Amino acid sequence: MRKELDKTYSPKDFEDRLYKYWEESGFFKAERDPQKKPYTIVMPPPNVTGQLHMGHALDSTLQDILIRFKRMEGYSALWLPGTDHAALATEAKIVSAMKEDGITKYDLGRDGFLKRAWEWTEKYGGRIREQQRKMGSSCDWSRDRFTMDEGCSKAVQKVFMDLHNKGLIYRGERIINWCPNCKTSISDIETEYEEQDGFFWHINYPIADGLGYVEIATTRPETLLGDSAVAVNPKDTRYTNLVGKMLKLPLTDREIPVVADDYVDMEFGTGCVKITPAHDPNDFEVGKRHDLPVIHMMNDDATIKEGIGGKYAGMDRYEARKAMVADLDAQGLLVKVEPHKHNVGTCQRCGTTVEPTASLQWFVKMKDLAKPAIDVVKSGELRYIPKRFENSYLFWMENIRDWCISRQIWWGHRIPAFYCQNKECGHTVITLDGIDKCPKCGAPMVQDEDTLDTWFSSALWPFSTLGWPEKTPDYEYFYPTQTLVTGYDIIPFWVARMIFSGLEHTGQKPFKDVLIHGLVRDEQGRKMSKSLGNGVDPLEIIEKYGADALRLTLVTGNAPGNDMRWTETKVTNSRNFINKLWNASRFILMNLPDDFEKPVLPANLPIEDKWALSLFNDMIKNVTANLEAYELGVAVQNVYDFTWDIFCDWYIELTKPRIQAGGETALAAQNVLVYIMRGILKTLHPFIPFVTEEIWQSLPHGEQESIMMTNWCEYDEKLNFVKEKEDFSRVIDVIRAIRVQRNEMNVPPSKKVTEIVETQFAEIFKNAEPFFEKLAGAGDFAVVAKAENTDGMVTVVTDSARVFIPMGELVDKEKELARLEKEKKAAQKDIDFLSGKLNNQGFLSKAPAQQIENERAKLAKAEEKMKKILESIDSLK
RNA sequence: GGAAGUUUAGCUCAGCUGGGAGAGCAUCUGCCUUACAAGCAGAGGGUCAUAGGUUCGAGCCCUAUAACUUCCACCA
Repeated sequence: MRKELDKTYSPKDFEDRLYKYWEESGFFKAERDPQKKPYTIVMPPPNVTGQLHMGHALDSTLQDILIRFKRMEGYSALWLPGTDHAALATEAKIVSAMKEDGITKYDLGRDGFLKRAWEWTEKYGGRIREQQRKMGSSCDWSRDRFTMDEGCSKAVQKVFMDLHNKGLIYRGERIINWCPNCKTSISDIETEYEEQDGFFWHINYPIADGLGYVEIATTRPETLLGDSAVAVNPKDTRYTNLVGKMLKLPLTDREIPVVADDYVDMEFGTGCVKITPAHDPNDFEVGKRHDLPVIHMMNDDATIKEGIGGKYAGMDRYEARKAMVADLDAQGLLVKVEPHKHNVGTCQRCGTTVEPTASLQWFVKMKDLAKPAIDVVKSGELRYIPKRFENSYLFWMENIRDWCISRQIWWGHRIPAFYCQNKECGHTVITLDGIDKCPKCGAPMVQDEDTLDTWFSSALWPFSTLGWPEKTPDYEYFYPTQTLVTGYDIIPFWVARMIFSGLEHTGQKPFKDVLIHGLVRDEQGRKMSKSLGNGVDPLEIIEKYGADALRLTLVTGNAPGNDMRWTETKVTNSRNFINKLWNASRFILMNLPDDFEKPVLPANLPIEDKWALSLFNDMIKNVTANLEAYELGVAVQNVYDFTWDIFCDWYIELTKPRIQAGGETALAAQNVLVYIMRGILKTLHPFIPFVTEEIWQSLPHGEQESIMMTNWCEYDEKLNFVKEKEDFSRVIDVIRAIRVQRNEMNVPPSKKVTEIVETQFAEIFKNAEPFFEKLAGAGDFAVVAKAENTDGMVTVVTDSARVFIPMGELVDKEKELARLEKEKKAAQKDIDFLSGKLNNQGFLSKAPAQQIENERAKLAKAEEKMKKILESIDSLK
């Protein structure tokens, strides 16, 4: 006995149950099957303590569609899930939670803090995995990874070692972006610039050995305390005589030289620039060229340093700025203050204005690493979908700067560098095994306090998760991966770094295709964000409409790389479609004989079956091609249109009279219904896995128990019935035309009328009588070669037929004539257009033959229709 | 300053290598027709941002312009 479908579609009743069934059956687990080709996607790891948001939902949906599709196509499909330790984000969360208890991380110390961090990770780490399950994600949980698990950590250490041995990692003093709130360096791309209203303070620096001043302009007057020179352009004749002289640095007792450097733009400001090597990247370079001292004038928290700052010591940078400007003004050294808009770097994580600071950090030398990563994209071996993202990727890679990888936080992979504590010796050892004593001088060694940038470990994700650096069977079989799916916002952070890392460490590109998607925005097109509070929770949507509706919404009408707006009506629309599918299935099931085992197409199928099967077959072809081309939105539209417009609105309706009639024609219809429904379910399964599985288990399909383990439908040339497709579309055209006419004349659907079809396709229309009765409201129905006595009848014209409908007093001869004249005009327009084209020598000589053939066929139809219209007009006159 | 994207029906968006403009929602008309009112049958609605160009033919290719969006760089 078959399981019955509930009367109403209620996803809550089965989604969780089916996920459990799949998972427990081991269907997500990818086997290393030498008979199969591997297809691998590594999931972009969400933050381990994060929660599922719409971005994840979109990301997961796209990946799951590809994985389920490929699995059904016969690949050994591995979708490898995992989470990221998200160093800075997680540490910040933990620190702020601790703050509520009144403790700082320094109270706990490094070990105590890490213990707490691991507890935190264990407590919240499972959450996002459960949420992924709610989405229906068919990832292989047995291979679940974490960027800080043993294997990934090993890979990180190994990579650090290797890069260091190759001379690609170095430690040096550079200007980095310092976040005074997070108290760590951050990389260039973690710095976001925002335009702020500020001021230009013009300040006079007195010349030491004489009268007069040098006027400089600055947006950060407090950095004056760190000045080691004033620079002018060597070509600037205004200042030639000043170069080499000393200036009195205001508010201090220091003197600084005037130096000449090309960096100074003569046109800008006064042409004199204060040089603060410790707090500005350009000044740092100038300082190096002129061997200027690097004077740090700020502490970690952006307060002014003791010893340097004099009376300003201990003040916050902005407080000090205020005080110093006031003092300069009092001393008559402040020339003027101009309002000035400028871009200020802020910390991506906390929004604090970053302080550029010279600091001793670890860097990855990028130039040599970038080269092969550029080539692999330029040569087309690795492609972005859509292609336009290659531009920004290449631009970024070609202008890449060294990557600052050390972070002054504790949660992360600690840098395996050990420093000799004997200042005279100062030996550095990079080792994975730890070391106590300096091999050179025997003094104690201490490990670097810093950890690595989170992205340093995520850069290895496609191979570290598969066992690298060991040559594990998984690594051998599943690497390199095929497709990476992610948002355009992390191309520089992550995708780029995976590409050069893969090439450098494994000698292979980590994936073949990068499918880029956009952002899910709110109804007004704004980014969904916590601060705006405009985020939509995917879990709430699942609760309300089901995961299938959510998934369908996220993939429908969405082109690769484009942002989409979220509206709830889109979800109801998706839900409505699923409901349609549900009800179509119910219809089929309730009309099947109890002993129906599986669909078998009979040898002699009626025309409408061949018509439907042909269109179904076309649909399969299109969907498959679109999925292969990553046009997931177009693909799902293909199934949607076929399912609703062709299958439900036409084919199911066409089978109703046959099913009622019973016998052989009913049996054929039942087989075709199940056959096509089986294909629709399979085709839709990657998009809406739950409902397709639920229906599948009720349908007598004759295949595997679970739809996710069945074979994908293939285009079948035997089902391409060209003639029947064409012929039956004539019937449909005529039925449509009758409906239009009835609607215009306000004839209620329940009213049956006589329909006399005059046609040159008698054979086709004779067999269609039941359809006219059911779908076009025909009471009496006749097919004739030549209609007679048509007075008082309304005429409906298509290129295949004239249909006469006696409407008695409802028929107004004048109106009828006017209507037909209008149709004549429309038909004439068609004919003019088409014949114009076909009389165009250029078109005839240059257009493809198939195109010309199509236009000829269209013209023939248009002319046939015109002939019929004219006949009707004549008989009315 | 550099680059990219967008501009198509009232709204949100599709439109594959150029061959007579599509969907959903909204609007209007008529329907509880034995799978579905979360539905059915219809209708109206577009100089495809603007101006040129290439082509037998342009929403699609090229050039310029405008508006909006985003990314990158950042001059003290």
